[in-house]
Amino acid sequence: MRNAVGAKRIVTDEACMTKLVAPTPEAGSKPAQILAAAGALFLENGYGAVSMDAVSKKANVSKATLYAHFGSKDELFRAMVACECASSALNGVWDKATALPAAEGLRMIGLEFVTFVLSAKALAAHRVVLGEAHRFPELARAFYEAGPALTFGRVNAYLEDVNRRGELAIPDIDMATHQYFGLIKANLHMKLLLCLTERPSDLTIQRFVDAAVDLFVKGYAPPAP
Amino acid sequence: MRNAVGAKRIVTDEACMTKLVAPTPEAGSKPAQILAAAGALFLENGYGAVSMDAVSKKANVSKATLYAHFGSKDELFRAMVACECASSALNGVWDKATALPAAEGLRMIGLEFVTFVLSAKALAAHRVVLGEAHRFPELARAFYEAGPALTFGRVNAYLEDVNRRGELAIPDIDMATHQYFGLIKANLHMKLLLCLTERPSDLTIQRFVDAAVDLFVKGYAPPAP
DNA sequence: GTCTATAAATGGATAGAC
DNA sequence: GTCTATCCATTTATAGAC
Repeated sequence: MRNAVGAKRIVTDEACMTKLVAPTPEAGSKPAQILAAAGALFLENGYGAVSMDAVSKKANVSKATLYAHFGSKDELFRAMVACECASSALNGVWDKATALPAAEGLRMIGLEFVTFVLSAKALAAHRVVLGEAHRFPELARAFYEAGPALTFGRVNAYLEDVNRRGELAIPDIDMATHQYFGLIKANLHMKLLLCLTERPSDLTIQRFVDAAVDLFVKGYAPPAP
Repeated sequence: MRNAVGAKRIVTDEACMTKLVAPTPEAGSKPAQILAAAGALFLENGYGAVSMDAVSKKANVSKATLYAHFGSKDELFRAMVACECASSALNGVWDKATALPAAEGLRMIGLEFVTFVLSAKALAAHRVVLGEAHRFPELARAFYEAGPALTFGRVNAYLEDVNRRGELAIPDIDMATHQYFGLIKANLHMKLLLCLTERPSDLTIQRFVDAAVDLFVKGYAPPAP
């Protein structure tokens, strides 16, 4: 049933780990319509509350067509997540950040990161993947690898660099990256995931990023000479 | 359909905000059996993937009995969440922490908090509530109020105290509490929510708490006199 | 490839006996 | 209060015509 014919979007590499392969089909094609509809519906309502009927209607496509392209609801869900993961790379920040003093670089990275992570789309994606993490563990892993893990690695490298330059004195880079992630998201991420508050203003976000960077930089300041 | 007869578990106060009322029925009674079964199933599989049939079977109860006690699947879900929220108060830590120096108090609070938050049950609860936050926004709010919000308030009060004593110099208590939450959970919480790793050992947890407190205390250390 | 129509199963919820 | 048996809507998935 799973991985039916034509389901090339999930592949398994030698390490036996599912990965998300760039799935975006030509714009305007039926698969694209379907994925768009599935994205909207799944992200809005979650896996269980969305029927294939609803997807086919929203995509202006018959159910038979839907099943011709995606062999099952599972597969459609996986493809949709893969599709939504495409835009999470935070491209372009890293080079610019490297040229700046640590505090400024961290501020820039943080602002970019938190703006993305608190966006409606990213929040919805987190919600739906988290909600189904038990039943789709490989998907959850693939989601993490395709998004947060990349950023984690980049921040890690950045901190290593800053450390080498002597701007900060970080004994455990990996731990510091963990902390930076936590600090940047603070409690805002969870509150927004729970739909407890509207998306904060840009000013508020800036305040949180500034506070996070201040604390981080002060906490990891090299000892005075 | 909702809030049918006998559905006293969700009430609405004057401010029009749903709250979770202590719902634990006598142990051994049918409602208790049902709630236990519902808890196990919903927390394991999520809302959509669990049928009332499955709940009734797991509870060794007929579906009619199930519906006699809980008017609908929604209501059962709400009652289950309310029931699972009962044990999240972290009682007892606060008085002890107040008697300690700031770093030690924060360490103790953090250890208790993170141990709870990373427990299998708390993680499962977060997953299922997050997954349905769109469709049950009042439930998500009630969940937050019954758990995280309480802890947030306590930490806030604790930091205010520490600040007044002059042990730390915190310009914005609310922001600092946000940061403490973030630091303590670091990226571990998300990774565990995504089922990406086994529950870390007590030693690992301690390492994260220690690192968080070190950074926090150093970052908010009062200026040298 | 795409559609209409339908099969087959499962789900939430209820009726009526005890 | 509890059970057995059942109704009816919805859902996933497919068959067969164009």
